[in-house]
Amino acid sequence: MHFGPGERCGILLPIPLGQVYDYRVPEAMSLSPGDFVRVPLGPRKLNGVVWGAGEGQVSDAKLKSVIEKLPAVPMADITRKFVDWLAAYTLSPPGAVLKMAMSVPDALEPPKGLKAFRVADPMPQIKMTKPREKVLAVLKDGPALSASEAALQAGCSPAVVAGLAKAGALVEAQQVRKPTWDTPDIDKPGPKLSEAQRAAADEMVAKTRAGEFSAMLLDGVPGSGKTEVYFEAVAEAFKRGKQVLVLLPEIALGSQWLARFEKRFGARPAQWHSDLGQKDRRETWRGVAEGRVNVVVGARSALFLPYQDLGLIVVDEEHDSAFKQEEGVIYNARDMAVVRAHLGSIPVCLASATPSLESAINAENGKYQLLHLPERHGGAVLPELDLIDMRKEKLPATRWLSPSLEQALSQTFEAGEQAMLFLNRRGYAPLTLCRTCGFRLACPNCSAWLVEHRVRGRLQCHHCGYNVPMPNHCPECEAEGTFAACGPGVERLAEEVMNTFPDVRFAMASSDTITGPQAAANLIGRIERHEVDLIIGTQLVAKGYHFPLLTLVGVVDGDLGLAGGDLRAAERTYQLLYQVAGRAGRGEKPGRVLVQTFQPDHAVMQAMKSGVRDRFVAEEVRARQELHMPPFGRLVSLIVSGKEISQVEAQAAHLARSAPQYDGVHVLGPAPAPLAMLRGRHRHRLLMKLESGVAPQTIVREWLARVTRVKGVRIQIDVDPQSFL
DNA sequence: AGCACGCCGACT
DNA sequence: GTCGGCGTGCTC
Repeated sequence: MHFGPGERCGILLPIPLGQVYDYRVPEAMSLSPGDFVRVPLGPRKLNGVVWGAGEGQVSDAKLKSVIEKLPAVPMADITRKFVDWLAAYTLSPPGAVLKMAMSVPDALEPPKGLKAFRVADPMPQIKMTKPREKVLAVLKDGPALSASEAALQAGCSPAVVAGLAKAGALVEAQQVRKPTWDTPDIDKPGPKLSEAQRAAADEMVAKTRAGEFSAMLLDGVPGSGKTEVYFEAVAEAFKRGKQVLVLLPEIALGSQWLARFEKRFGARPAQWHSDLGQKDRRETWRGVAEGRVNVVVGARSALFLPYQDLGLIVVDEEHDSAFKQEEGVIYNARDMAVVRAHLGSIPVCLASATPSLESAINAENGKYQLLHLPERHGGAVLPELDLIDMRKEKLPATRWLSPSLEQALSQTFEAGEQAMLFLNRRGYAPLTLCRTCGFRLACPNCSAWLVEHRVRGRLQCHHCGYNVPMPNHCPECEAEGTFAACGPGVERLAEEVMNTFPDVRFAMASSDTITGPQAAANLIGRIERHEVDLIIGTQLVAKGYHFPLLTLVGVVDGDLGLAGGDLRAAERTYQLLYQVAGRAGRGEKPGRVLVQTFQPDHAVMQAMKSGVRDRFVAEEVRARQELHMPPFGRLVSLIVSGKEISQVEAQAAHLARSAPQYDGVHVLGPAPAPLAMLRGRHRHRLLMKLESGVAPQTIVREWLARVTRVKGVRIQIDVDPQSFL
């Protein structure tokens, strides 16, 4: 399909417009779908993508012309199909999805680069001096450098470089930035794999070679060597000249993963995450578009990079809820990875030690191929796990470590080994109240308590940015010094540890202390060098780490997360506890896990204790089936939010009144959303339940089209929400 | 998403 | 009397 001068073509712009806009192709320009173009929109100029033929709904008089065709590799057909598919599925404007696929605004500008110099060829005859010789030597076989950089390396002043340039001995060149990734060595032999690993790897390699859609679930206990298995498929994709995408839930925590990759392939992969600087972003985006990047490891947004020839997708820790994007375009990157693989006719591998129920069921009914790794690699055994019944411990109200856990800790320290205490709560205390009047310090913008962060001397809301210095008197009754901290956070746990074990070297790991990849790498380094004996952390420490000296894991509050009655709470708690437990005993020494719980009889605790997952999973599956909950039915959640609660209620009522009435479709609510107020906006929620086989998109679209809209109120649609409440 | 147009309070 | 607050609406 081509569009010549005078013709109309449809252009999608990376703004939430919802439809393609028509533009005229100017003289001497030929456009094809996928071309990046610059167009006028109102008073501004925007980059967009040629999406297809013009729709012709707009009059010729209103039609504007394309300004220019940008010198970039066109967006691949599959990427455009993916954008359209995802927009239709999530009921988002296509332009909003395109925005994610054009996330680097200046990637389409011609590379500017700094003014750099290289040696002219041929070199004119010039007067030679010592400094001049040095500069020429530096630039002779090195990359083109800026004047100041060349001068620095040659140990002279920039004036010398300028002089050489004036004399014609140096010419201007594009400064080539050294990419932050390397080309993997495809001939590097892989490690020796166990029999089970080999079988799984062979299967994945065969699927990668076949180059057609297939979905695999790589289910292996922590430490069973899942990474090494999928690396074999990655190697196969490289051999076939294909690009590879590996999605990780928290790239900030990927330094150990990167080290493993580097060991296997002798190269650093390209990375994609929110901490990336502007320059790296642009370079990587372009590198992917131009096919110079072989492999990307990244967070969920890496799905939208402009791959030219993707040959394999791996979603590691596929059960992780961080794959779910909860704002803007709401999608689950794990599910969208499967869609992307399908559109590209390539294999996708979901890997986890605790597969999500959805994936487990898909494997069971044959939609996904199950690859199972039942044992730890290299002879390491799974840790022994004990439950500590906190009902019997009768601890004082300001202590959280039971005597049994304390004893286990001290034994571990005496043996010169490392321990980890897991408490999924940031800060010092999750709730502060006034002992005199009972007033509880709450966020003014959200329905949530303020969390005391004693290190910073502040009260913080964990849902919005709100934070204030710790007040010295009660805002309600004005009493001074009457605040009582209720419950523990990691900071408070650290305090107890300091009192009990004054000589122990510990490190805290929460999103307050680990603020980026650098901080994470520092901490990991300290643990690996045995500069700390104890790690006190939130769920940040649960993921994928391998610390050979770590032999004891203590879960301080195993029940946290079970409250609330959400059907998914048990599954999530199980996954989290299992992942944390998997940190213990990964080296030669066996590990031990102690879980403090007030509900030792709960199915989650029993499954943890017995080490038998199947019965727990079967029970969860049965419960979901009975209630027609996903994946045995579908859910769509509509969040109605606004500043005025009356308007929000009115809008929610309108929605309920015009709710679709079909067989197999039920609308529940409205009710206040799980977070009834967030960032100063009141939130109500409606939940649409659909029986298996009914597609929700058309129903929801028609529903929204006929509902009266209240101004100042936003309706957010979440297809396949995480929360079932 | 921007950016303009448009209708009501504190300033030169 | 103007400058400017951000509420609604359009952009091919």
